[in-house]
Amino acid sequence: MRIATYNVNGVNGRLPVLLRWLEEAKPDVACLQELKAPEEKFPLQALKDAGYHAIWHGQKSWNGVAILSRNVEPVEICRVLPGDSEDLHSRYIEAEINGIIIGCLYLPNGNPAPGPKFDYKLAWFKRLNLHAAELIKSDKPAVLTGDFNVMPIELDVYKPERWVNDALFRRETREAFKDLVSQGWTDAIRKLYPKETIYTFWDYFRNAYGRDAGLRIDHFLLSPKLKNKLLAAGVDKHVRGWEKTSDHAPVWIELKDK
DNA sequence: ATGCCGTGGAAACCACGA
Repeated sequence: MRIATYNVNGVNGRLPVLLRWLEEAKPDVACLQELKAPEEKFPLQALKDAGYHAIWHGQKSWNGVAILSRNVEPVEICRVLPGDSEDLHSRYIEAEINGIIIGCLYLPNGNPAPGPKFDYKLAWFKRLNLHAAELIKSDKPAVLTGDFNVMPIELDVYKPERWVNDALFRRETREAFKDLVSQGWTDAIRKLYPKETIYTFWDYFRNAYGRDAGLRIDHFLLSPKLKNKLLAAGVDKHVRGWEKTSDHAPVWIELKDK
């Protein structure tokens, strides 16, 4: 079973690129972030025609998350991160597919830091960690994936010294990610490639992609039950080089079926 | 060191992103 995550940066503006990638990569499950589309503007028919069922949580202009699944209908578990009924951003959706719980998340950016946006990021992170702990406690096979807006270690940043005060790399952010992983989650990419430079995002400007000045911020966390089922993982880096592409590249994992 | 590019929505600029 292949599961992918892709921050599309506008699901409608990016539809040709998304369909091209789905056709090429054919993931069984694809978690999308930054739909930037309200609920009723989600391109369901085009995705159905491409062979995917979908659940999504849209929002006008910003955020928005979706889970696509080939052949089987995702069974929605929830569409908000528990813990704050005042939080109206669509940043989390969770479903069960083939017996695996899949949480698709878009963690807040948090810049500028410090400030209210950074406070929101840390508060959201705290709620995520509480929810993740519940998933661990349930002992079910689970995957948490999406745009975490965190570079966990220096190896994940092209010039770490420039990012120390950024919301994506500040001590508090990295510590929150570390706390999350230490609940018992496995960072799939780092399990298979502990020492390699691997990026999932490149800025649009300054020829960042051409210079490979990137960041690793899109992650797969595997619950203990899935840790030993990880067969492969990677980044579809070439997709970032396509015309009218997102600033993120798709990331994927392959899990043993039985 | 930096939103320099790109998206969406409303209004022909602005908010937001990482």
